[in-house]
Amino acid sequence: MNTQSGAREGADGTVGKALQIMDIVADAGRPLRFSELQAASPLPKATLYRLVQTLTSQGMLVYDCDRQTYTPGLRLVQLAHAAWRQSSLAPIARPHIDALSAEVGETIHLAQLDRAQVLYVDKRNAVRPVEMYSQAGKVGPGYCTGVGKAMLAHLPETERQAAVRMQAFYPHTPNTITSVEALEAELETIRTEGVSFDREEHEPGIVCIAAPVLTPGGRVLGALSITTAGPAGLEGLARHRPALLRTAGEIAAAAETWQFPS
Amino acid sequence: MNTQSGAREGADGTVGKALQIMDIVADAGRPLRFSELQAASPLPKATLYRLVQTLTSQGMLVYDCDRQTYTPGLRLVQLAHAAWRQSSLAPIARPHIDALSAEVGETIHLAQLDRAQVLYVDKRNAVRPVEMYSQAGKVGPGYCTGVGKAMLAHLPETERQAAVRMQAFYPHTPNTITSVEALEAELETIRTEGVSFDREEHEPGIVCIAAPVLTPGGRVLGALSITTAGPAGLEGLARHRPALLRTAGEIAAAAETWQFPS
DNA sequence: AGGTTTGTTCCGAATAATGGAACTTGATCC
DNA sequence: GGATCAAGTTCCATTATTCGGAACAAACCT
Repeated sequence: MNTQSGAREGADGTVGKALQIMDIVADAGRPLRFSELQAASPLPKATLYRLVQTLTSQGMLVYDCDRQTYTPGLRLVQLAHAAWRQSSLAPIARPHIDALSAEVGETIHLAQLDRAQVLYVDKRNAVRPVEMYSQAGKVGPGYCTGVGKAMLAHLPETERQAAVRMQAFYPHTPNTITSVEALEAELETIRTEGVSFDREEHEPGIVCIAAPVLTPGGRVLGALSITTAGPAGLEGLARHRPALLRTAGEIAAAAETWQFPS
Repeated sequence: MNTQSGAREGADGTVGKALQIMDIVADAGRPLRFSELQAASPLPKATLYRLVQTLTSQGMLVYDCDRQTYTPGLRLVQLAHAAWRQSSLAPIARPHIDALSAEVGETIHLAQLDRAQVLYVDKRNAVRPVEMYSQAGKVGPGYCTGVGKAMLAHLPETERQAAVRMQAFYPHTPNTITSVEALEAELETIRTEGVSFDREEHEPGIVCIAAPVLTPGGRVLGALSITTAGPAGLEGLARHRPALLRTAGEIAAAAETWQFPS
């Protein structure tokens, strides 16, 4: 049961439909029977059936013939490894995040924007480092997280408006921003301040400070956040502001330098 | 009827072609220009172009318009998160692997079979880590790794033969098995022994002991290995055999019990 | 048994993918 | 500057693929 149906644009062609099926299976979070899949998909039975067969033979879905259920296939894990390595900031940012983690001793998130949603691509726990896909790969809302707001704030005008309009504005807590106007005002503030705060807007008791990772040209690459618990934590986090901004700058610089050999 | 993953068949339909493109981009390991993609793909220019556009608009590829290059998209990371959580052994096996790791203090891998190849789905580093290739999400060869041979050995007859025939048999080291016959003989041995060894067959200086994770019915779920460095390490590893087999059994039991709520 | 739900196959119709060729764009080189 | 060449993009008639209603098979109740 998840989330705002989101703006998956008019699925183009067969490939779009196939990916739509993948989304359904992934969102379900459990093995799905064919009938359940059919209920969740607008596609007619026969069409869905053929598509699912194709995906299965391609290793994108796995079919458990005992239970007659479908789950996402391992081929995805393989592809995603490449995606994570290449087009996420995570590998570049890793050393800098490690350093920041050691310095502040709090939980750190690195996120990027994926179609108006926050996609966490790396995480460092206060206690011990985290294994790859257990946390990375999770998506979150853009309008009520520190990283989300930091990235939205620095998007170009038109993109930002489109992204803002796509937000769900579900009131997770009493502090959640629930209107386009309020969010735009907050984003304005964030642009002048340089950092954003999550003041228990997503989860009660959880606060964070976040900063965008920007190219010299001002393009948003991602965002970085330091999280802690308790409303009293905010002042403590403000203290980390210089370190956070410095690290975000370092990551931006590293990303800029980063060139693949040809 | 049979839905078990076959080979990388002649791409069925548009979806197959699209995924083939994804593979190319992922395998490249760096941003690709359109012309490079075209060179690596059998598809005609116009067809490829449309397909790539579709994939980009679907978030499966990311287009960097400054550099005119394509990289795998973040949507993959999101989908893979679901795949890893649901259809890999990793989440189920985690506590058992942690325990084994603490007990033996060496590098541990958990792998599954994906179209005759080894897919590493989890990894625990040794206290003093041995530097080597492999990470969660990475693929490796089946015929010259401990986990690969352990899984191949316990595949049903026909599937095993098909999988064995698909191996590359590239001689990574002087110890690499390089023929179907030799591999089949080794697999036979492994079936009677219950565990398999990698005697520097893949990387010089790296050895491991591996055991399959099997259902009570004998179906292969995955494999588990303990790795160490140096040819002298083999005897040391043999000492861990009971712990390895016990852990593999525990994981199998946990997987069997594991039922999704309905 | 009979009724009901779920999974699989068929096949004519129609849509969506195809790919050769023509057309931009923007470098590079007389 | 103008010619040359390659990379990237668009066009469009053809054809192969996909579509999906409906029939079929199989399991699953009571």
